[in-house]
Amino acid sequence: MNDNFTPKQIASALQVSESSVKRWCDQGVIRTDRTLGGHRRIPLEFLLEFLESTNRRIINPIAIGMERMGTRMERVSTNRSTPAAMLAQFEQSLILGSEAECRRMISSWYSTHSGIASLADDLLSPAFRSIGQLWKSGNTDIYQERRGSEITLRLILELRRLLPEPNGIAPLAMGGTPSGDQYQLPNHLVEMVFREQGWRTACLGSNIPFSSLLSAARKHMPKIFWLSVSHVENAESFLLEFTDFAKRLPKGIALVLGGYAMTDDLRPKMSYAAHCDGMRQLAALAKTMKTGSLPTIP
Amino acid sequence: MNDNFTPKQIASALQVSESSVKRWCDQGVIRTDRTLGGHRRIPLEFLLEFLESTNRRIINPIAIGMERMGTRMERVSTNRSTPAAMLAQFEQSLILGSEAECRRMISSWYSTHSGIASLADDLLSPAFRSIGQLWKSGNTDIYQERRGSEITLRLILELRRLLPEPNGIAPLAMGGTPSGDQYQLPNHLVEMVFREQGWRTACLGSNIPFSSLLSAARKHMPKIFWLSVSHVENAESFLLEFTDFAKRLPKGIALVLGGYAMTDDLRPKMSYAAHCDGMRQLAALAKTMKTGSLPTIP
DNA sequence: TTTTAATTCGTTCAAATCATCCAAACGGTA
DNA sequence: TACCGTTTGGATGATTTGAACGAATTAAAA
Repeated sequence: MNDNFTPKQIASALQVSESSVKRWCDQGVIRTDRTLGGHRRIPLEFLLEFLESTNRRIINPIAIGMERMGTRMERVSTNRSTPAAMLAQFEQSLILGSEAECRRMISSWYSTHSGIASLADDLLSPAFRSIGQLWKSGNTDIYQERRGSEITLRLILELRRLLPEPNGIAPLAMGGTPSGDQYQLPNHLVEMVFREQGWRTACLGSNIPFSSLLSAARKHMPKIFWLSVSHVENAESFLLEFTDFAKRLPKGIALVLGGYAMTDDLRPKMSYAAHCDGMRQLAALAKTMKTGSLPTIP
Repeated sequence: MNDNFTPKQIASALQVSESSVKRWCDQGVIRTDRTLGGHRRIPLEFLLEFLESTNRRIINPIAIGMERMGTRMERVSTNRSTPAAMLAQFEQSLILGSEAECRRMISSWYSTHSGIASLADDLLSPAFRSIGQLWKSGNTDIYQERRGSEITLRLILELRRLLPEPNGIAPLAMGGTPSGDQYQLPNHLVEMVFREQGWRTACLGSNIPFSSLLSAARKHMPKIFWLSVSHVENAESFLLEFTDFAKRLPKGIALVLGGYAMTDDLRPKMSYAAHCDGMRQLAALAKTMKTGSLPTIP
């Protein structure tokens, strides 16, 4: 994923059709390499040439995994920063409530480290953990954390719109967070990881009783049912309800769990098809299970 | 962040002729990119610039931000329906979880009855009330209501992106929902009503303790502080905390209340600058207060 | 290595957009 | 009302764009 792009990628980056890119290549407006079999390959260098000579900018840098680059000047405070520095900066912007700043950083992060999974695992999750710590030590206010969540949710949903619409015949993943859990961000991120891998998704939302989750699963029979559990009010009753839920879940639906509340204490007492320790793991799971069959896990 | 539109789309969104859009592009009133073949392309960013500088708004959001899916397929029931019929249809789509349908109806409603306020008061609010009734009578499941909320939230936020960025010197409105209230939709709608009227806004989110709301207000000194109250756990303690909050709120900040939980029982026991029985009323308030001074209410 | 799924190829063709011109509508003034 | 400068919205043939197709190539699993 470094500096040889296909016409499709270029098309997506410039937000034009693949046909147009191919035509422009053939007209010589975009210099083009060819593979042995005749497929077009455009090195970054040629792309930049093209951008410069036609005074054009990249519309959707996400498509080619690169940061938005003005063809000319005005790269203000360049973010040639280390991931750690970016994380700190993002955290700061969250606390201050600067949506524009946050948008820049999320977009940048998503571009350089491609994929939702890295964004979730390496930027968002650490940032909110850290903010949580700051709050516990009395250095930030609750509203700052909540405002940060709101902002992040909006930006995440902006990103969601950039993901391609799932194919009508793609497998279905469905899920939500059970009763008592109000954290929406992880849930949305889970949904987006599935979407990124080409799944159809149905995000049921937060704070939904197990009974209703079950009824949704039975009605729509997804291939995967996910549970994002960030907070458990009462471990005992949670386990009880969960066990009942898992038992009644129709065979053929893989139950996938994740979330910070799935502690080492809790997990052994539960039965499920898979547990993910992070979005990256979930992404891998989604990828394999999309075509493959159900994993066989005790 | 990145959407490129053709003059035809812009024309449809603005409800003017394509010729006019092209002329404005050529005159420089609308900044314009060009494809290699000379076709005009207008990024969302430029469109928003234009909207702001000419004090226009998007009449028909379906034409731009909200198209996306099924352009050719499923042109089902056309929407030459009465408001009542549309409401029923929207409710049905919400229950079924069809995001595409809901998107169509929301943008259609937004374009015919102009403004967020009508959308909120006349479509969304009745729909969710009705779904709430259905749930109480056991005819729908909780997950359907939640999924509907999720969908609506996403669509509302799509709409939010189409509102021009507020001016840097516009007055600030800030607010959220107090502890125990998880309903986000009304809160976001309130924010958007302010934005539509040209206010700068800071949406603090849901379920925030009064103490933290107060601290946010003190720190940023908004002109208006709104409280969206859709659910009150314990009326007594709510009143207690609210009263304390209202007392400590700095003078010069107008406290505006709204939400279904502000019942006739509760209201007389509270002190505030204004109460809004609906978004339409709030819009009017936002309009007058934007330039005017604080209302004098006991 | 072989097999299999996904992508890209080159081509064709319909639909959309181009620049330009012109008639109709509007607003102000005599 | 009549006149005039300006803005708007169609209509036109030529050009550009985007989507479809089976065949060929690539990339990733087995």
